[in-house]
Amino acid sequence: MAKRPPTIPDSELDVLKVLWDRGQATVREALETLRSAGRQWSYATVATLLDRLESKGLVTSDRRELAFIYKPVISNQEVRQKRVTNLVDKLYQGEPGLLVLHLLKSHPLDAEQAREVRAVLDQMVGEKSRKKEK
Amino acid sequence: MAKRPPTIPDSELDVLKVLWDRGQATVREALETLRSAGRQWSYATVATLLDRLESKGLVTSDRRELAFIYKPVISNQEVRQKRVTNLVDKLYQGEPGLLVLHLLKSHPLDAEQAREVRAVLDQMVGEKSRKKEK
DNA sequence: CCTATCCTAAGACAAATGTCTCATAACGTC
DNA sequence: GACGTTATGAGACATTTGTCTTAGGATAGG
Repeated sequence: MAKRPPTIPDSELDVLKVLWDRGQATVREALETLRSAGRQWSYATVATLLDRLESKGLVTSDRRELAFIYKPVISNQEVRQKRVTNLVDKLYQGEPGLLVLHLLKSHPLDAEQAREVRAVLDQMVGEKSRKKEK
Repeated sequence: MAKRPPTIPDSELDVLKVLWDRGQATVREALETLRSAGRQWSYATVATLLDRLESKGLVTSDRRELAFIYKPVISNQEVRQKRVTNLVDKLYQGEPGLLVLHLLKSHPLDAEQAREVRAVLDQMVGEKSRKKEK
């Protein structure tokens, strides 16, 4: 029985996001933030989630005075990376292009972002045609 | 206690994909397909997954002769849509542009796809500046 | 009719997820 | 030094996910 690799469930992700936003937080601080963001959790729930994140090695805790202070170990970027890759693999036959196309069609960008995207595209093609002249 | 809305776990998604690919399948057919795709499941596992998909209303079954024939009710498109929206909301502040940018940087497209993307972009901007002249 | 097959039904069972309750330790204040 | 506040620890408990076992019905050949 292969043990399942650790995942980040939605609830834990919400907590993790708080840590990303503030850099670090105690259980109570995280709770406050989550409360004002609409999450109706009890103190214990947040504590449990932080605990689980820690056992997965995604955050560290450091006891300062009264309470534990939690900090993220994994970055927003890393999580994004994993999720996106997973999505592309599972639903877009590993073809990131399909996802990009889909995104553009179903979630239109504003002009500013369109410009940025174009810029990145240009650069990409440029590199390719210049065959890494460096 | 608000009952959680039904989700589609990974294992069920794999089965659903088989239905999308072949249009329909019996348990055994799905099993075969999954086997050749590397999944080492028992017959019962596949049966359970199809059963769960059915109770979630995502597939229907229709008894023909010997076995049940399962067909997808939800489309690939719908699932993609949900997943993408969720991803954008959860990890990209609801900004699809951020995800597009990220995708282009981390998963480069080939020239062909780059062209397509550019076309879609052009059309998007075009519509905007022309103010739906139609 | 008997047996080998294939099918479904029913449910088992461990791990993960979503949430919480309660006991208990430490702190600050009168 | 007893009291209320806040923190942690331990674990409860229902649901979902991942996967399988086993019993029993229908079917196909001999």
